[in-house]
Amino acid sequence: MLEAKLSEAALLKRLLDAVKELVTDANFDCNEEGIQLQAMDNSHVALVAVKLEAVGFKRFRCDRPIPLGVNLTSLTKVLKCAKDDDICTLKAGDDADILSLTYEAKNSDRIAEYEMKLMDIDADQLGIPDTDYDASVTMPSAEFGRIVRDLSLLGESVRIEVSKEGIRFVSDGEAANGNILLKQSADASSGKKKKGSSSKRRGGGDDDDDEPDEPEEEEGADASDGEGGKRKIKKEKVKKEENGEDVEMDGADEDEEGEGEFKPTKGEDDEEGEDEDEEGSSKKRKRNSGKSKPAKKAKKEDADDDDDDDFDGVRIEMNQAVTLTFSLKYLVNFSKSSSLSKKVQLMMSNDVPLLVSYAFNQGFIRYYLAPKIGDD
Amino acid sequence: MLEAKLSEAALLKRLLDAVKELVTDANFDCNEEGIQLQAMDNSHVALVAVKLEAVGFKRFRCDRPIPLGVNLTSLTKVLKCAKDDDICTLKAGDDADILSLTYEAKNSDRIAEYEMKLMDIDADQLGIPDTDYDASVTMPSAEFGRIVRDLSLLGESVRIEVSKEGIRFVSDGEAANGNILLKQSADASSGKKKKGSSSKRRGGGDDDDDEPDEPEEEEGADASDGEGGKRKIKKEKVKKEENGEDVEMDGADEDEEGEGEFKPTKGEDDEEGEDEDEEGSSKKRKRNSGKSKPAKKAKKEDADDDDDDDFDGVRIEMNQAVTLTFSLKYLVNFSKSSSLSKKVQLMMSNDVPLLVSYAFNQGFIRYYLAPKIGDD
DNA sequence: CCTGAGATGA
DNA sequence: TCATCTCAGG
Repeated sequence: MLEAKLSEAALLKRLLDAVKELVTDANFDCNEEGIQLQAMDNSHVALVAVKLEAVGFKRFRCDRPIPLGVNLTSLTKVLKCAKDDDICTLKAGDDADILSLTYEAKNSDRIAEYEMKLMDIDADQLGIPDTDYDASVTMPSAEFGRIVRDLSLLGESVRIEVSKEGIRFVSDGEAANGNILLKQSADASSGKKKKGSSSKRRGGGDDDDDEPDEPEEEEGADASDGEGGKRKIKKEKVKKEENGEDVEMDGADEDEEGEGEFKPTKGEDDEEGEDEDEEGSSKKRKRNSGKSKPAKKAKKEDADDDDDDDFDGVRIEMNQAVTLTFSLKYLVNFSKSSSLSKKVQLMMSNDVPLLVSYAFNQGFIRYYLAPKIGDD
Repeated sequence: MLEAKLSEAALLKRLLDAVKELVTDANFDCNEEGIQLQAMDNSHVALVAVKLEAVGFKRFRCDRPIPLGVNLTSLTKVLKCAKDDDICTLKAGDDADILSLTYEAKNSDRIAEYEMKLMDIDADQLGIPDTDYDASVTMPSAEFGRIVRDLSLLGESVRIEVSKEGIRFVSDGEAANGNILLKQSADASSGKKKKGSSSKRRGGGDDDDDEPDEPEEEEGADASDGEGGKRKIKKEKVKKEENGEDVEMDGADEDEEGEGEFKPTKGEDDEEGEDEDEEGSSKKRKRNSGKSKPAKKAKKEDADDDDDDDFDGVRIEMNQAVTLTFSLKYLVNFSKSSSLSKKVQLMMSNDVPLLVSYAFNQGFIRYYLAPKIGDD
């Protein structure tokens, strides 16, 4: 039995906007931690991972883990029936054959209820290997979107070069070549670039959601994933959840690129598994106090960004220069998630999939994209 | 070696918006005076002439005349990659095989550089014959755009009738007929409506005739082009550059219309008698105007209009009534240049191509459109 | 509140 | 590929 009440239907709508282009059907894995979705696109070049923290819901209850097999096209249609500021409640029984969505106007004078059929989706519960990235770039999401859209006019792919100088996007097209350099903002360092040990992100561990609704965010729960995406760059290590079998992402054009893909963390099925390691303790969300600051001190309804850091420049943290080439088509699609956060974080290492991460109050959406091997 | 720095990329973007629909490839002729483009559309019904004065650039250097053969579709794509307020620098070597465009954010934290291949375009450097028009109408460009867009919903062509009463746009369509009358604004005359015998257009030799009517706007050359578009209506003379061989514009539908192309109006100057006086003097501002005054008292960045005259009504100056019919498709396209100037000037003589002129701080864009002969 | 751009559907 | 509708920005 799942029951999750979201204060803004807009959040779901925005999440789906980008995901539905990538995958047509996916499991929404619900458990006491919240709702997660992981799926690879049909060509196995890109992977998307979404997490909605239990604590971010106005109300959240999930008696036991349930995968909800959803056709994203249908869900998109149903979500179109919601107004952006409707309070949206998701409900599903333990048999998970029907997902009920209730939209309630803020003023309660309107209640709409939709039910959609669920399906069984073979759970390729992909584990996403932990990766320590060589370079992390945080920049305004609108700017990232603008750049990839611009370059997509000229060519098929973009070479992204991260160096101390800044981040450069280069595209060679038939008619014209283009290259855009974003210099690291002067005061970027001021932000919070704590690298270091902390950089590894821990899985979910969060709360026992007793008081889910109320965010006593203090505790790590939310903090863990929530912030995973943003503030602490992972100088040294970045880890993703490692449950799931290994993901094998094909190379953009060739598969040999394979090695680049996420290396494995075994242990699939338990999606919660992620936190086992350092996070194991996570449950005791307390520890992290590091960011005791409550989940972003209360969610801002506009969902722009999650983090308290409102620096809007370009911040680069890197161990070494990285240059990789990616398909612009995918990046343009990822950038549709810009409405979820004012900032986006790009994490790169040579021969490893790019991680494009948008963090928002209640969770995150992350995209992984295998590099093109030819580097052309 | 060309190097031209424009303070607002928006200017180029707007110029291209309209031109690219008319022509796919064109030479940007660069010389010490600035950058000019002249091209006829594929059907030879319309001609477009653009001039960007050297003085209007933030920086301009052109060692020797170079024609840059540009594919406008490619250039449009590249320009889409610029933000409107980017500082845009054009560069080309003497071999003119590559055009480099650099976009620099006002805050300099972003630098984008694009290079596009140039091509050799057989220079049909068209000379545009000088014409003295029988009627000149200056009106808000937004209004003109609105009218032609509206009428294009009803029919294919519009009959434009200019008389003392005002200017009337008439369209007969299958489903409906429409006609819009714009009366001359009450105080329009205040502007400058000089008429005069001078109204006859003359072919090339213009300028020196200072005495003829008033308008010896100094020698035709510069004056004509630079400010020709706006303030002084060309009752008497409008001169365009007369280099190049003469343009031969085909009739809109038939070619026999050929003679219709810029030929002179025989000077029926009857009605003008009224005000030539005041204007005569106006012309006097002679030569200085050419470009002595820095592009219109310093460029206003918003590029709305160029002239010092901020009268926003309809002003008509004419020697005789004129009625001509034009293809709305072209006029609608021309009106895309409305963003370049708050005003547009229409110049007409019977059986001669219509001149639609938008003047802005740094230059102008002019369109010539052959009338439909049937007058239907 | 209006205008322009982007996305979606025919 | 073009036109219509929706969303975002000024």
